[in-house]
Amino acid sequence: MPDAGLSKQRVVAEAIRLADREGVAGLSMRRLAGTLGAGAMSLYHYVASKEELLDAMIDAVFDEIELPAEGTDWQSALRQRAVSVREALARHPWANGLMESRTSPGPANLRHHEAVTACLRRAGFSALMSTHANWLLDSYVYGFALQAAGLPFDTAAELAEVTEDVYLPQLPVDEFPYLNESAAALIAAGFDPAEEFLFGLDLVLAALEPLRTTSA
Amino acid sequence: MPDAGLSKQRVVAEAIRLADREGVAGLSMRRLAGTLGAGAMSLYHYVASKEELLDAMIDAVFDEIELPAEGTDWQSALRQRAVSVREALARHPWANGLMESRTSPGPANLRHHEAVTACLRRAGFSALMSTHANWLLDSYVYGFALQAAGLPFDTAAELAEVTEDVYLPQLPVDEFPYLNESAAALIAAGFDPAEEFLFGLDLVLAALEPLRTTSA
DNA sequence: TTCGTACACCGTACGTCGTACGGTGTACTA
DNA sequence: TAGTACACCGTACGACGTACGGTGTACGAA
Repeated sequence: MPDAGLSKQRVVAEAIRLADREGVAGLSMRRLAGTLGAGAMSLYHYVASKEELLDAMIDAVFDEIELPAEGTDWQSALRQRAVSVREALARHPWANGLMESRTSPGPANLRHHEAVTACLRRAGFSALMSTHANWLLDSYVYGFALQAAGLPFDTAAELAEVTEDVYLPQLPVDEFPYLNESAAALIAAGFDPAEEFLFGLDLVLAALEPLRTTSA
Repeated sequence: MPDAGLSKQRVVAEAIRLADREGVAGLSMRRLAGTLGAGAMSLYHYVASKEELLDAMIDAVFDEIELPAEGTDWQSALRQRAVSVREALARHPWANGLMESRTSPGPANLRHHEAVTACLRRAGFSALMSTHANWLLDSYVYGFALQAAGLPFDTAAELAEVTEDVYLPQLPVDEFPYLNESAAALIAAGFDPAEEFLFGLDLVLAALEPLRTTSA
């Protein structure tokens, strides 16, 4: 319970820790103040409102993400960045759900968009094609994280357990033959979110390759 | 203000209308009951809790989505379904944010997964590859909808206005040269979410094509 | 006709939320 | 020593989800 002076940084950092531990629903100004050893209203000297706090939390998450490296080829650079985004969203599952409501991007977010766009342009994508590629890549990354956040298991062992105990009983074989087959295949093969992520990511990156206009 | 008898259907339908109009944050049991001409506690005869109501709302949204057609080739069928999902999520932007917290899929959701998996299997994808394809496609669709939900504009004209009045003033040209270029290109080309969606979708579908094992 | 029961509905109350408002103490400058 | 600025907080208000214990009407059985 450290209480050596508050600051916006400390407030935001503790809010993220709290949200990681208890989910966004468990993040209240009173509870947050409690873990900081302060009164609820003290927080309002550092954030104008809870909305602003949430914005700051999101941007802090963006700040954890690696920017695409400048020296390497575009695919490696963007692949590394996408992996880094996924890891950050896996660490902070609540961040995904917040993105829908939060409309104005923070500075770290902007920095990232700029860096990714720069990478694409330098790789020879046109300005318009860079926009398309950006949408495609971000859609995949955020969508994957969103789906992964909804999964009630983290390891392959838990997957097998949950599938057998919860899912399969709800899936009569005659009504859902394919889902049953899928579930079996999935358990047999094991399932690692990080690996699953790479499958789609590499496929998308490869599909973008021919769209570069090498002339530019 | 029709009040000819409540029912779970009516409660859920009105909840969706309310959420569409005011966002999830504006959906409270009291307000919902109000628009139904009922007392707040009456709703609890049809839903066990607000959580259950939200689950039911999500599943009702899934019920609006077209299943993949069985007669046509797999790409057309899944393309049409993906478009239908995007449209549904554009009609109900709140649905996306809810998916993170909602862990157990409803019946309509299951029906969709089964139908899509069936389509992939019949097209010659292996059971494991179908799972990969499912993750990839759903990630793209949900992620796209999530990004689109965060946009503060709906038409190309609004885009131009918002960009010039809000975004560009925050983006000094020397710090964000590429974002400025992108913004200009985007305004010049116009922007239609439905079109942008098709770009990535068709690219992903094409990239999946060679992964079919024609023998199966 | 009367009664018992079931059902649909709701009034009130509790604890929690975000936060407006108006403090209070300490630190520092003049 | 007085004045001012800052960091912090106690209290209160309206709204939230919902537990609890009603109340009225409909209807089958006697």
